[in-house]
Amino acid sequence: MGNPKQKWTAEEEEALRAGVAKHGTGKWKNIQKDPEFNHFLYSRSNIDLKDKWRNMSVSATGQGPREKSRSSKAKANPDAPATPLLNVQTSVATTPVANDASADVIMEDSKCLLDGKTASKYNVMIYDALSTLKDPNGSDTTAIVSFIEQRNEVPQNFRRLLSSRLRRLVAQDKLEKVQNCYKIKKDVSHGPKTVTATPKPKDIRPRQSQSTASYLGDTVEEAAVAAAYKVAEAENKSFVAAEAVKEAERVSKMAEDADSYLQLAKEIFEKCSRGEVVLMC
DNA sequence: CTTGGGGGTACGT
DNA sequence: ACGTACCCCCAAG
Repeated sequence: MGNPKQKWTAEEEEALRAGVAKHGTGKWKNIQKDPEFNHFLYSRSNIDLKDKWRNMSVSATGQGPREKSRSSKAKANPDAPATPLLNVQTSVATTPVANDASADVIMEDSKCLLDGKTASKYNVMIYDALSTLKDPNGSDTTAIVSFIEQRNEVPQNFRRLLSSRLRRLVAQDKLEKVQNCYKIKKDVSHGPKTVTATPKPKDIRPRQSQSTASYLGDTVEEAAVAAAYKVAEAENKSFVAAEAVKEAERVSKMAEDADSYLQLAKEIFEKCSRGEVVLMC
């Protein structure tokens, strides 16, 4: 209880970032032991590294966190955090409305599987609240809390729990935050410049493909549009599925299909980036 | 033993 | 009062 609370310095952050680039995410012990980084990280445990990376990922993913005081080193794009690996896929399978835990299964497929208990339960409540309130400007925390309180039994500190969870959902691209209001993100921007999907479940270095898509051919455009259309279609269907929450498994399958299309589009995109000719049937 | 996720608390605005 | 950053605890691999 009596912890001075040691703020992370820019050097430490840089060392951590470099360490992740070298060893990959998850190898916190290796990074901490590495003589090069140990110089900066000797006072941090591997757990600290993990926690810090989590925070950095959240800040990086949530585009436009209201933070300005958090060190001036705010790089334009500190790479895709490895935890939410699939968040790059133009918010593919973002389910627009309430549909229980399956929403998590869809989004967290790769390796960040939740316990499926507490967290998903809260997620369900949140989705339920947002989809019911249907506020075009989004609902603020208070509104969400009151809504959930009316329909569920919540602990005393629920507001804080909810706050954390909302932040996490925003970071995972599931929710959108405007001002202090949250709303379900269903805006499928099929802009070709965000097509940076990471195929491997565990990659060593986060790739940083810039928006090289500016000079893309029509083929890729079409592929992207087709994929986006498929995604939109899947979304629409998940809306219907939401009315019968029990049938969430179907939604999951459709999301997989949409993901396949995204993968296809990505392959084509990469081929085009290398100058190869891609024929479309 | 290491990692990942949940949760608590101090801090800043 | 609210949101954020740091830290601790516990479960799973």
